[in-house]
Amino acid sequence: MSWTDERVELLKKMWGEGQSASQIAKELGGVTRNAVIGKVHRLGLSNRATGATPAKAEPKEKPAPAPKAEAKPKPTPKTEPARPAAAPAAEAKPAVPARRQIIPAGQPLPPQPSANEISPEALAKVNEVEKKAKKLTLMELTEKTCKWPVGDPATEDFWFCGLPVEAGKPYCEAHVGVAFQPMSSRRDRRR
DNA sequence: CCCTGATTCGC
DNA sequence: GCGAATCAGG
Repeated sequence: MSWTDERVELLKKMWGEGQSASQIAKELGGVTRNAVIGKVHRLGLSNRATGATPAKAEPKEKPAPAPKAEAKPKPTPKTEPARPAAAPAAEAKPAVPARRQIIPAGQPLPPQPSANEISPEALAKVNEVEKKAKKLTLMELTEKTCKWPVGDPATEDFWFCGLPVEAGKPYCEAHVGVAFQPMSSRRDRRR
């Protein structure tokens, strides 16, 4: 595979949207995340606060450019093979018993955030994150997608966060924040 | 262990 | 220019 104009464009677009190199690579197909990263660097566009970077350059945060509702003009031949929607198990506690692999998603677990005493900060973060949520359906969830449900399951307005999970956990960082409240989350000065 | 991006360096 | 291997961090 070579870096055709189109591919480079998609690369730029996705990178700009904050997609991870691996996601981009998967999307492009035929390349590894290393290739993507290498290309990104060669193209000069690199920095973008994420994961692990020695240079913590994060001058300006981009609130929200103008993400439109996603149209997929992609002639991409390979689409993710729909995962078998097995859905037997159903955890009872959000304890993180999930070994690895097989995380059907019978009925995911999360205790919807009510008007609890959760860190207002965490909640704010969640609300902010929900805008970026990938809005996945039950069958689209994987071991690596946040399984935090949003909306009313009884309506059309229901979906799962779907953002990258916090290694090992069932939710993305933001949702882990409100899902696993140690105990009384008062005003601790821990940060 | 999972993931992230950054760098190096042979091709 | 390319990207696997490696590195460094979360």
